[in-house]
Amino acid sequence: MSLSGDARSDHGSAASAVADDLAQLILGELAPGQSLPSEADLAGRYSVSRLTIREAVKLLAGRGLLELSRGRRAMVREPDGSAFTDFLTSLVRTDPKGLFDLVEVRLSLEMQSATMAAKRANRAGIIAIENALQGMRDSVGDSPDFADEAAEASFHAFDFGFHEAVALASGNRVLGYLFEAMAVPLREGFFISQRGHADRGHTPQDTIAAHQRILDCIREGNGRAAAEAMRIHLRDTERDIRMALTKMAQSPARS
Amino acid sequence: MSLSGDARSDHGSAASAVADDLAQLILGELAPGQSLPSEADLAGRYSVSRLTIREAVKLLAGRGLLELSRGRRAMVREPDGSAFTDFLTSLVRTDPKGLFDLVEVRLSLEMQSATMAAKRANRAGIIAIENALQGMRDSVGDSPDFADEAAEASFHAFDFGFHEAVALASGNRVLGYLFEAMAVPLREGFFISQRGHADRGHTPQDTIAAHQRILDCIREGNGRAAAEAMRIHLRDTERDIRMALTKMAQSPARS
DNA sequence: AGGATCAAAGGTATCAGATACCTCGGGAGG
DNA sequence: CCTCCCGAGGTATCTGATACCTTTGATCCT
Repeated sequence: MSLSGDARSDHGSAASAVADDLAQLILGELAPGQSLPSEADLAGRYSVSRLTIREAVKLLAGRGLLELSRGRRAMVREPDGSAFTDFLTSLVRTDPKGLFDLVEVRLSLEMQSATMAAKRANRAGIIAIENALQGMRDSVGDSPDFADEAAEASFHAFDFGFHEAVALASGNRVLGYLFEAMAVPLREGFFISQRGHADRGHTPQDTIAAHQRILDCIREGNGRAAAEAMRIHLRDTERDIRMALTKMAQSPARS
Repeated sequence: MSLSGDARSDHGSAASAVADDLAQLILGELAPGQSLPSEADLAGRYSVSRLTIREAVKLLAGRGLLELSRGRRAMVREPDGSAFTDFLTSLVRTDPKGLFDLVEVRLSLEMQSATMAAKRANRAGIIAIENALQGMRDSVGDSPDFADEAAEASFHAFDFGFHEAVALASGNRVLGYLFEAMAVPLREGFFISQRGHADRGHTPQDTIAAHQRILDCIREGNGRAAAEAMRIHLRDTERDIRMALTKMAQSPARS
């Protein structure tokens, strides 16, 4: 068990100590939107130079706890999913298996999102999902091919937006933010998968139909079916990624 | 869709720009364990003062990408789950519903862990789980009550270790690190739940039995049963948390 | 009076130079 | 061959100063 509790302190340096102390204050007492005392003020309180305070503040900004802007005091920021992105990005880029680990977890979380969205989505949530789906339709039209690259990019953006809308409609903030954290790393996976997709003869209409099924189940409030529809859809995606990667391993076309 | 892609840049300050650039370098080319050039060197390359470099480095250290230690160069660090902890902590503390959102996601992830552990756990993974369970047994003995506070703390630590071991045995690094990220915030929940637990007449032996069932299913390789055993166990926990919170709302005993 | 303009105050961002202290490797001494 | 010590390289922090941004309130014009 290597769970070090709370101490993120690198090595007991003054800056780290101040940062830890401020983190407690921020997480415990300050609400997002409030601002910290001025650097000079803090320097006085902790009996260190302004420089040390600045470094502590930068440390916290890196953790996503503070938002800095020139000429104004540091503002407490509501942490969000982006904090986890670095880890996932690093994982996907360094560990060959990493992408599949991520996809596996994503499957689980998106099924959960679908289930909860079916149970709890309100009118606005449903509409957001519908809009995303409509956006996918508008991007591609009736043709099995994309008109141009812009249309294809738009299609993917709406596809992504669909999944995001489902996560948000679940009403579970952790799900929403986890999804956000996975966004960038998954985009790399998405990009790869789309190539495999085309190879297997899937059309954008197939993808749209899969999303439509998910939406229908959510609208009906059938959580179990929604999860299943999501599972089928994502399993397809996963298989495509696998195929694309295998193919890439055979004929490496590195940039 | 507010997914800003990659730009974490606060406001185009020099330090942020350097940090972003270094982040690309770290995530793209440097392996964990390697070290950055010296501050003076970097200051030269980017044509900024050493201070600016220091602030950029602190920013990255806050993101968990670098490990700093006095007298040595900054070392590239493998990001881990701790990056997500701040968000969850903030959520649990500020949003009354946050804890339940977290518990809900945790249920999903731990069921996934159990499933995967049943399918893929190797010998070492199983042993780690067994050890945690044995630790729970040793902490409490045959009595329905704990000998002292230390015994109780030890019991909880092993309980926690059990779940961690299952997550690790899943072989999915994302699951492992997500679990790690949830550790501290969940501990708060754990703490609360334990009070409800006692109220409902659950004994430590009940808890041990629940864990034993999970372990058995994993050992048998029965993923579905393992997930179900995990679900039952965690649902109990969740219910206890709910009860404890309701009770607390009625007679607030704040410190 | 009401609104636009501008200057000062308060802040942050960055620079330069200097000191304290830590780490590591190599060489002197045993 | 091992140990101890020292110097080189590095980071941590301090002081003092400058540049530039934001906010605000006083001033001035209409």
